[in-house]
Parts: sequence; C-alpha cells; structure tokens
Amino acid sequence: MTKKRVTLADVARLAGLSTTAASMILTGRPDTRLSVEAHAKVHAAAASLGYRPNVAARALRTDKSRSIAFISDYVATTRFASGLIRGALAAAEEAKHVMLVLETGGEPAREIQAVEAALDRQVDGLIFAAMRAREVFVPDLPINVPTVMLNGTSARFPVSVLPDEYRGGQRVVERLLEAGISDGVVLLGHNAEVEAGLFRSETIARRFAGIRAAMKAADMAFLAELSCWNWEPGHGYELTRKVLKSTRPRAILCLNDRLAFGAYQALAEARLSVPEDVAVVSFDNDELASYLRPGLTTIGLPHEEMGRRAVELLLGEASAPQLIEMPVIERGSLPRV
Amino acid sequence: MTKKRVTLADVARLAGLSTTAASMILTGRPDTRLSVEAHAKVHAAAASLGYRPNVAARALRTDKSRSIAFISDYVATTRFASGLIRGALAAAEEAKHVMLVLETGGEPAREIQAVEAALDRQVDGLIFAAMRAREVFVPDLPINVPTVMLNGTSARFPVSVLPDEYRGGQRVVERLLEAGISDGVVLLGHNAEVEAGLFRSETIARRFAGIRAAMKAADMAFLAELSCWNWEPGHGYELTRKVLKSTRPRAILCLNDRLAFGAYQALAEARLSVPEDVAVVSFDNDELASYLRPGLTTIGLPHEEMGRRAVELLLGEASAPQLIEMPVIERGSLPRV
DNA sequence: TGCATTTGCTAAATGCTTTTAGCAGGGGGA
DNA sequence: TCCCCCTGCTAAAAGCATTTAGCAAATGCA
Repeated sequence: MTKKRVTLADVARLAGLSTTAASMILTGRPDTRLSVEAHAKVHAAAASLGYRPNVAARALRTDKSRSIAFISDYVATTRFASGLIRGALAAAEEAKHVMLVLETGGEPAREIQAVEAALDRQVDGLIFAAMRAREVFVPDLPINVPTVMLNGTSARFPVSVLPDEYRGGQRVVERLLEAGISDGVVLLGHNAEVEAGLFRSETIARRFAGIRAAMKAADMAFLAELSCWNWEPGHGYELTRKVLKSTRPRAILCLNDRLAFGAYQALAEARLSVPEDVAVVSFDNDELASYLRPGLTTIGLPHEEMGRRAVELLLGEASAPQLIEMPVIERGSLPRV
Repeated sequence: MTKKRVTLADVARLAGLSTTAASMILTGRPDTRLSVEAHAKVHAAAASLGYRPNVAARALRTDKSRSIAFISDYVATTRFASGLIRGALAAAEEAKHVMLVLETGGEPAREIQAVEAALDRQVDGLIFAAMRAREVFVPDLPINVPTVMLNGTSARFPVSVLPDEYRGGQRVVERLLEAGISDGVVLLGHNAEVEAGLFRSETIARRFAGIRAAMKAADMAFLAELSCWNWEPGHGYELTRKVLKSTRPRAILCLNDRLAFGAYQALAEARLSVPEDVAVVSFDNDELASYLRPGLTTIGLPHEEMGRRAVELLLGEASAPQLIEMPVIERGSLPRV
C-alpha cells in the first residue's frame, strides 16, 4: 500500500547516471568534475521523484546524523527553563538539525541511560542542561562528540553557557541608583551558604558578588538582609511582613521574582503601593513578573538566548565558556525619575 | 585516538559464533534453536566488550529507530504545557524510546519541514501536540507511521488525547455546590464565540457545555457573565473591578487561573477576602494557582498524564480518542463546609 | 541399517548511502 | 607517434545489523 521509499538509485536511474554521480551532486561536493548537465539532470530527477535521503543509511556511512541531544535534569520544574529548550530548538532547526530531548531527573542511572541512548543514535553533539545553574553530574562514560554545558558547568567539559550573573548583580544596583534610590534598600533572599558558593549554585554566588561590588562602588549599604533558604512566594511574603513591622524600606531587592511576588502580597496587605511607597526590583523575568500590578522590573535570565548559543557553540567551534548578558526588563515597579 | 566502535562481528568473533547467532541471541528472538551455551557465550562477549548496537544500521535494516517525534506548535507559550512534553518523555523513556522535539510555531512551512525531518529519521511514530486544544493543521504529506494528536484533533488522524473538559465543567459546578454555594456566582471569561465553538477551541466549548449542564441540573443561574476575549490577568482584574461596583458576588468562577489571578488582585483592592467574602474557583492548575494567597482551588489540566498517554497510544495499539480526567485541585479559595 | 526429522548453527543477501579507486576517451606537449 | 594529463564519469567496497535460505550432524523411527 505504502509506496516504497525513493532511493538514490532510483534518482540515478532516472537521471541516467550512476549513484556515485547522484550522491556527489546531491550532497554538493565541491571538488567534483561532473558536468553542468549532469547536475541539472540529477536535481531534476530528485525533485520529480521527491527524493529524500535515508538518514539512517547516511549516518551509518558517515557517523553524522544531523541530530543533537539535549539532556537535562528537569524540563520544566522552574517553568521558564523551557526557554532553554526553545532557544536550542530554534537554533537546531536553523542548522537543519533535529533535537533529541532527554530528561534525567538528576538521577545518575538515568543520566547514564540518556547518554547511551543519545550516543547509540550517533548524535553529533551533546548539551547537558541544568535547570538551576550548578556543577552538573556527567556520567563517566566515553563521550566522543562535542559537548557543551548549558546553565551549568563541568570540570570535564569546559565549554559552557551561563548567564552573566555578576554583571546582572551590578546592574540591579545601578538601576536602583538611576531611580534615585540610594538607601533604605532591603535585600530579600540573602543566604550565607549560597553566597559563599557552598550550595546550590556558583552562578547565584556571582549574582551576590555583583550586587556587593556595585553597592560598595556606590558606597551603599543594605537597610536589612532577609535570609531564607527557599525562594518561593510564601517566604517572600513572610519575610516582607516581618520587616514591615519594624521598618519602612524605600525599596526591596528580591533575589528572584517569586520572592518579589510574595513581597507584593505583603505590601498590598500593608496598604503600601508599588512603586510610590516601596519600590521592588528582582531577578529572573519569570512569566509572573508581567502579571503583577504594577509589572515587576526585573533582571532577566536570558534562557532562550542561552539555549540558542549552546547549539551554535556545539555546531560551530568553541572552547571557551560564554557569559550571556542579563537584560533589565523595565516594567513599573521602580519610580520614574 | 577514539577506539573504534565494537560491532556485532566483534562480539561474534569473541564468542566463537557467527554474527547471525549473535544477532539472534542479542535481539532475543524467541523461535531460535541456539543452545544455552551459545546464549551464554554471546551475552558474555557482548558484556565484556561493552557492545552497543549501531542504531543506524539497525534502522536501515528494520525501518524502526526506537524514536518518536513530538511536533508541537509552541513548546511553552502557555507555561505548563511543558507538562505535555514531560509526560511524553517519561513514557518514551520507559518504552526505551527517544523523543525528537520539533517546534513549528504553527507555521505550515515549518510544519512540513518538521514532519519531513522526523520521517527522514525513520521515527516510529508522530505526536502532534497543540498548546491550546484545537483542530490542528497537519501537513498534507504521506505519513506512514502511527500518529496521535495530543491536546488537539485532526480529521485525518482520529487517535487523540484530550482533557475531559465536559466532565471538568460539571465538576466545578458540583464543587461549588459542595461548598454550599448555589447562587451569587459570577462567570468570568465567558465568550459567546468560544462557547459556540467557532473560535479557539472546541474543548473549551465542551468546558462551557459541562458548566451549563451542571448549572441546569442544579437549577442554578449565574449572577452575571463577564465576557472577554483574552484570558490574561489584566482582563480578570478589570472585569472583577467592574462587577464589584454594582454587585457583591458570593463566588467567582473563572475560566482559567490567570483570570483568577486578576480577580484576586481586584478583590484585594476592594478589601474582600477569599474565601470568606468571595470564593474563587478556576481551571488549569497553572503554577500560579499555588502562589496565590490563599491557594487557588482549580480544575487541573492533566497535561503530564496526557503526554504519557499519547506515547502509550502511539506505541501500543489504539484507534479511539481518549478523554483524560481533569482532577480538582483543592487549595483554599473555597469555603470549607 | 536406512530414511526422515530435528537440532544447532552459518553464508550470504539486504537495506541505502558515501567514498575510494580507477576507467575510457580526448587533448596537449615533445 | 608516443606519453601524459585532464575530464567526466562509474564499479565496487564499506559501514553494521537483520534475516532468509540452507547445511552438517545428530536423533528418531521402522
């Protein structure tokens, strides 16, 4: 019922040439000495038959499959992390590659299986993506294809794509200054261990470092530093409520948008308006940020750009880690000057 | 430098048998008459060499690649839609398949390319996923592999996986009744065209139908029906504000969580508390729903389960559309009785 | 013992493309 | 005229696993 696949031999036959000729012409080899007419005939034949090369056969011969694997711990636990995938997907498509997505839940056994499954399929490259930036576990298997780390690092594979958190940290402080705020700033989400880079992620440590550096450069100090372990809305809410009992900040600098969300809730309860009474600024550009009233000004995690860059690095040549700029997303939670 | 791949021939040689024997033993053919010792020797040889079959060669021969393609319009525009991917990924992994993810942005040209790219790679099945449930455009190409529609429908491919919106619609009303609310309910997000199934999605039309049916069964009527085209927080906020000027509802039934989010904002501004003054209930189980204070009770879109089911249908045998139950996710936005 | 099965295994073909090695014929130089 | 080189093309091998067809030895049955 289903028509048999059109093969290269069919094309060659129709063109009246050998498969060798057809292959060379269709793959666009530059050094060939085939005539212009031969080119024309082969292309015409391929087009009229609707020829599509058999990727498996080609992969068997060339060990290239025009596909890459995207191996991540979690696809979407932090919800905008899908931006990583989206960016990678777009870049892969442009390069006419296809992307295998594999999820490991961070479990070593599944990591191993994922890498094997990918390698078995002769992928041309591996991307290890971490949903929260951190040192990534890479299984100790022989990996003989280009590999890049996305939103994470690995001692074994030096090519990585990370957000430029240090610069982002500086920016948020600079942005506060531009808005005329140089004191009365509360830091929400501070955590000593994280800051020391002991836990969670070194990139967040760099975010802190950038903030500290810019504060120092501007001769500023925080009114208070509110510490918490998890950065969920509930924590932001509680901490903000607590701080409002004793003091009245001019601004709250939140370490992520979910904390900011909680802060908004506490501010609304206290009948304080953003940004007139209290300004809020944050990190991530979570989808949430646009839902808040007023919209939350935040330093965005450039996930889509990062995903894209990872694929470009993989398919091009690269050996150095890449830092992607974190844009400041202007909404309405800082006063206009 | 890189060691050459170990092939089946290597395994056979080490085992002292033919590649035929090795192949039959490793692929676990049932009808074989090879001896127990032969089995043992081949397995031992394969293990000691770390043999992994070359998937390309196998695909070339068998036309099976142990991979499926997940072709979607948008990966994550609605953010929890990644649940579809996550569920599919998990099921694929269990079936030892690998998943190609392709994004088309809903553009016909990219759809065609995506299908071709997938077919070229001999995928064993196609999933067409739509981020908002609707009739999906499937390119008019010969597709000779099993295909299932996920969160959408197609005249050409009858196998689909959809949320059971009709039942979900009934449930939300039943849940309201259980909470002791039988009047003073405002419907937020009504839209005549949508309800008639003319636009957007028939599944949302079914959601309406379920709601209407349950209302009628309980002899209830809405206090008001607030119409809007897009279901974003801003609209929920505006409409709720407006309705609060003229009346004081007992409950707001929102068509999605983002509308509910806006409603919360308006209620907070009006100093009305949830659920004591006004109860809120909604649809989707957006991540948002857990961030709100109090948490939003909502009829969940079972995306993960849907993705999983799609893969199971693809790899098993199935011919009928599947309706997946929408769970009611209890949080705190309805009064306890 | 003689013949038919069964058992246990293998040679070789197959799937489709890429690539190496090389052929036939024509032209140019000496 | 002879030799070499270039042009335009092709035959055949290689890449690796699956599968068909079939062989040799052992066993069963009469």
